[in-house]
Order: sequence, then C-alpha cells, then structure tokens
Amino acid sequence: MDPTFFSSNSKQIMSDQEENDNTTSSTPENSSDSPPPSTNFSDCSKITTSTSSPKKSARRAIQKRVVSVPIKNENSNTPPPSDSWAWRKYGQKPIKGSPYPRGYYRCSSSKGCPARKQVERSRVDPTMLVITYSAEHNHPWPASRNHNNNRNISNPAAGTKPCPTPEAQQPDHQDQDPRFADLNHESLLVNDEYVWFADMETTSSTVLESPIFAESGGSGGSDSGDMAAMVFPMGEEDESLFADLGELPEYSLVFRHRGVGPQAQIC
DNA sequence: CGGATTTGACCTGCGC
DNA sequence: GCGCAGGTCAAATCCG
Repeated sequence: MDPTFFSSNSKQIMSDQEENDNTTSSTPENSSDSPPPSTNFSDCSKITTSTSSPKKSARRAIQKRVVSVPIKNENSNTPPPSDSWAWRKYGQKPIKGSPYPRGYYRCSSSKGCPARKQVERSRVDPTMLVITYSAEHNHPWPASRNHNNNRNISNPAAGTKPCPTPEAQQPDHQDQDPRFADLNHESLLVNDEYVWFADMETTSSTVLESPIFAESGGSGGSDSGDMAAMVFPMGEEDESLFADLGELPEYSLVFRHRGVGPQAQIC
C-alpha cells in the first residue's frame, strides 16, 4: 500500500478507555517515526489508535474504527452482518456491564491479514451492533483495492482478498477539534486506496448511526441537526445504485462526496 | 478432511 | 503488589 497512506492525520489513542478521554496522551513508540494512520472514513467514524494485544511483547499501534449497525434479527445468536471480507471468529468474551458478549474476529480474507474486529451489541441500544475494526497502522498492507471496483467486489469467499484496513485517506485537518478530526466531508471521497470500510457493512436500509455527530451536534455543516442517532435514509437513487451490487453482502456503504448526495455515515 | 466456531485457560495492562 | 477485565490462544468440536 501507499506508505503515505498512513501519513495524514489520525488520532493516536492507546486504549479503549482513552478513546473517551482525549486528554490522555499515552503515545505509542511509533508516534514519531511512524505517521499516524489516516482515514477516509466518513465523517462520524470513530477512529482510534491503540496498542494491540499486549500478549506479544512489542506494543503496536492499532488503528481502530467503531461502527454501529442496526441488527436485523433480534436473535442474540445472529452472526454479525457480513461484509466484503472474510472473518474468522477466534474468541468471545462476556463484557462487564454488558449483557451481551463480545465476539472477536480476525480477518481471514488473506494470509497474514492482521485486521481484526470486535462485535458486540450496544449496551445503549440492543438493536444496534457495535463493530470495532482494528489493524496495525504500520502494517504493510497489500496492494490497494481499486475502489471503483469496489462496486463489483468479488465474493469474499471466492479467492483471496486484500486485508481490510481501517485506514483511509484523510486530508490534514490537524487544527480542528480532535473530536471532529474525522468529520471531514472531503474524506467521503473514496479513492483508490484501501477503503475497506467502504465495503463494510452498513445496513440494508443504509441507515447508520453517528455517536460522534450526536455529540457534535452538526459541526459537520450541512449534516447538522439533532442526531442522537444519526440516520440517513437512502433515497431511491441510491438504492438503485446498489442494484448491481449483487456480489456485495447485504450491507453496503457508500461514501458520497458532500453535495453529491446524502451521506452515509459510519460510526 | 479441512476450515470455522466454541470455549476455557492464559497473558497483559490498568486501577486501586 | 494484587485483583480485575479485556484480549488472545489453542484444543475440542462442529459443519459442509
């Protein structure tokens, strides 16, 4: 992957706890020699960087992205919504304070793929599934996927796919409120880089939630409004856009450039 | 039979 | 230093 892909700004957050505390400045060893991951995830995506499993000695910076998707089936045993990558479950743990366990998934789309995701039900809204994607942001990702082809993604089950990475392009907006660092609408442009979230599951109705926006209360400009749960109904136009996405899983996310159309949000 | 899932054990970080 | 909680490992099991 383009090594510069990680070079734009992104938050360095060392732990889940710190995700909610930007004042904490625990920086991984690579903060200086390794550029922070970038993103072109949509506005409300929560990006964090934390160290990965402490299990194996060296602390590695991990970029995280949290997404909320509605659960179609209330059945607690319903597997997480599929996306364009293959994931293999490697663990499940009950989480304190949450009645729902958290599932741990590892990318199995390609050999050596380091991407991981955690899936758990939202404690606040049990109808929502909170998916946390993570990957080492200094991982030498395979060649980028051409996003233009993302609309014609091959079946994840058919052949090897590049690893999903939570990073994506993101213009430098380092002066903005860290909370809104990801709220750059330009970042909605999906380029030819790794934009795995562009293929990540959203909802069949293209409804996404934005906790960050709920916080920021419309700091994003045109998307202002009271959004305790930011929801973007999809228009027919957009629905038709997906008409040819037969190969895509039931969930598809579309990044739209500001002004081009309603913006899908991932959180 | 190979790959995926389940599940208990283990390891590490963090707070007290 | 200790205990807790989260994250991962790996053997057992399941499934196609």
